[in-house]
Amino acid sequence: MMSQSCFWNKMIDRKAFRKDFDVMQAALSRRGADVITADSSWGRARELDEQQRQCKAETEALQSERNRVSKLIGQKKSSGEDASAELARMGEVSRRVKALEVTAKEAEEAFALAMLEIPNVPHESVPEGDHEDCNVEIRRWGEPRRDEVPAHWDIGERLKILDFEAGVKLAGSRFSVLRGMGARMERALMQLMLDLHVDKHGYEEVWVPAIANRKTMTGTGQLPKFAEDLYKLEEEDAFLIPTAEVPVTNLYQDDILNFSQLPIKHCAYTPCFRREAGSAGRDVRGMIRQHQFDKVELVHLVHPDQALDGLTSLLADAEAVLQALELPYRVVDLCAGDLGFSAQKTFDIEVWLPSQQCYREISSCSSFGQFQGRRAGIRYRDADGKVNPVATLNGSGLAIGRTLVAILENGWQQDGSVKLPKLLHQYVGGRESIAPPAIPQ
RNA sequence: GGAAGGGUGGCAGAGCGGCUGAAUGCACCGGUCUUGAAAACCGGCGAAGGUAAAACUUCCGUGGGUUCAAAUCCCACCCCUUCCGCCA
Repeated sequence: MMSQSCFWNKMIDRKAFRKDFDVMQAALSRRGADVITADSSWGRARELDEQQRQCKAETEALQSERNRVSKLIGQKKSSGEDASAELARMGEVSRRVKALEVTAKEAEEAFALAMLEIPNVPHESVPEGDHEDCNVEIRRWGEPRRDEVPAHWDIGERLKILDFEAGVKLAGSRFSVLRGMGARMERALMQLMLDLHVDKHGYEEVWVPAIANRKTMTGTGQLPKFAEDLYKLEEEDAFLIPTAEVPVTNLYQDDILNFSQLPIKHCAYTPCFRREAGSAGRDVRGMIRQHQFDKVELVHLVHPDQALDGLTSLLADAEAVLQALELPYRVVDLCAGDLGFSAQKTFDIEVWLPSQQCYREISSCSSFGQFQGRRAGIRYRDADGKVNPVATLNGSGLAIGRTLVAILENGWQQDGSVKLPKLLHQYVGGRESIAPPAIPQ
């Protein structure tokens, strides 16, 4: 099922792992002290690397002998000579090779597994810090409203466009149902965002499966470490995707692209599924944190030298959506301790939610450096013929449910209606606002 | 789901159990020729590990087996194609 190619893919360049161990360890430790302890994957990897190499060297020496003598036997036999001495010896060698091969493979797999569980090395520009409070605000856009605004669940329920009880009845907590203009806005936002990225920002739209197999999930870093966050299919070795990043990036898994094809820019709409295993009690009300939500995702494959420039442009593309929707937001540079497993650097975009009088995450734009390229076998051939892992980037552009929430709260009027951003009008049949139902409940 | 056929390098496509990491064609890179381009001709050209560079090892859908030796034989699984059934 999972091919061997998965096992030579590791988080970092293996040579760098051996040569620059201390430097990398120092960089990794910025994520948190527990990342580099002796019994961490990082700590174990060094030892396993050594074991694995010794074991392999031994195996290869024997394999080499086997290959050589086997050829000799072939030659002797075809010219009618006696080869019984070689045959006897090879019988012995062959048994030893077989035994050693098993150990070598085990050693290799243990090492590869450890490597797959080591997070990406933070970029040097990432702010110091072990907590989200250490994130650095980069800029703000728009004027946040400071008046008192009801929570989106109240606004939405009064307008009869959000139905949380129905979601619970059908599927369970953290599911919801959209009705009427609620459902229509969800659909409209999806289309508005895709149009913007395709027509104005130069993305190629793709449509992809919402289910991904184990290898694909491993390529982008969701597995092996975060299985508990995923919905697993019972009958197959496959999972519901937590983000379009997974299928879209893996579109190119095991490929060798030509450098002239880069950068590749894709946008995609997909539903996203997350078990939210670790977030019990957080955002239990409303649509902020759902097990299923819609998202338009942006993905770049770029030359490694272009990773940070690419991130800047991807971030701008995501911000453009908020600006088009007239929603106040700020951009935050995540500190080392708040970085996701695969990320090398991340900017979060946080939209203003008047009911909470604070900014909440609506997009997360990350550079993964060559981390995913290495894992997923996505490489490019440079002008000089050398093959290297590509750098990958992605970001939400945007999470649609949270966008809907932001529109409801930021557009809320004293009379209970919601004023819609101008650009959205044409996507909802020319409507400019959502009014409460005429019949009182 | 049933039946049959098939999975080989970027693509196409050979391959007798040993001399095949793999013919050939296309594509690609370098050169000759040309004012330039095309054509023609000559040369090079898979990936991963390993090395200062070599040597060397591994990889012909995946996993296991037979054998001194497997792309080549056997078994299981996956995928694709065609036909049938079912179905948005």
